[in-house]
Amino acid sequence: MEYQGGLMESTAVDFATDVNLADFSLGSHHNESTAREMAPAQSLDLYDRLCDFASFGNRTLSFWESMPVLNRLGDPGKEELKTSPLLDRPKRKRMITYAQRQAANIRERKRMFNLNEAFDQLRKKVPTFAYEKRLSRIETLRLAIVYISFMTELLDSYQKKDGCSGLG
DNA sequence: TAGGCCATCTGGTCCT
DNA sequence: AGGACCAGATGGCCTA
Repeated sequence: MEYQGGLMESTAVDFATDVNLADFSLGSHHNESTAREMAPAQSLDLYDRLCDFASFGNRTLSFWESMPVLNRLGDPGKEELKTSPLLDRPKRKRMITYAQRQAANIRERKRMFNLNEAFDQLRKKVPTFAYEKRLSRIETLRLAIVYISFMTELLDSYQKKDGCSGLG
């Protein structure tokens, strides 16, 4: 569990701090030039990175190999798992009936349905782009990360500029 | 046709 | 014991 948590945390940090995504153009309800005018200078770098959404998928193999988080999942990591005390424990063999397996399948389908509903809600919250096809799940997550970073930085810069201490 | 994305099934693990 | 969660495997669909 501790290992898993660390992995997720560092992966999120990598996504949030080193995002360079694929080409896209802003959609109809997000006018690019207007958004640029609205964005303070400090935000333009992040804005450009948002507008650069896509070369993320074009990372070279050496880039991925350079990521320490992923390297931990390589062969040495597997060896660690193989020899971990956790896996040395005798495996519990759970006998399961056909009906139970079917019920589990239905629950899993429902779980994935809920997950996809959440993805759909997230798709509606992030800016839409002139894609012919809808965002995939991974694209949605990556774009949401960049979008949140952009909006956070935008808010910070406005607060600094106006000298206000907060909204509340 | 290869590669990406997704749905589904499945077995293992964790948690209540 | 059983549900939730997760990851691997597999097959279908779509696009370049």
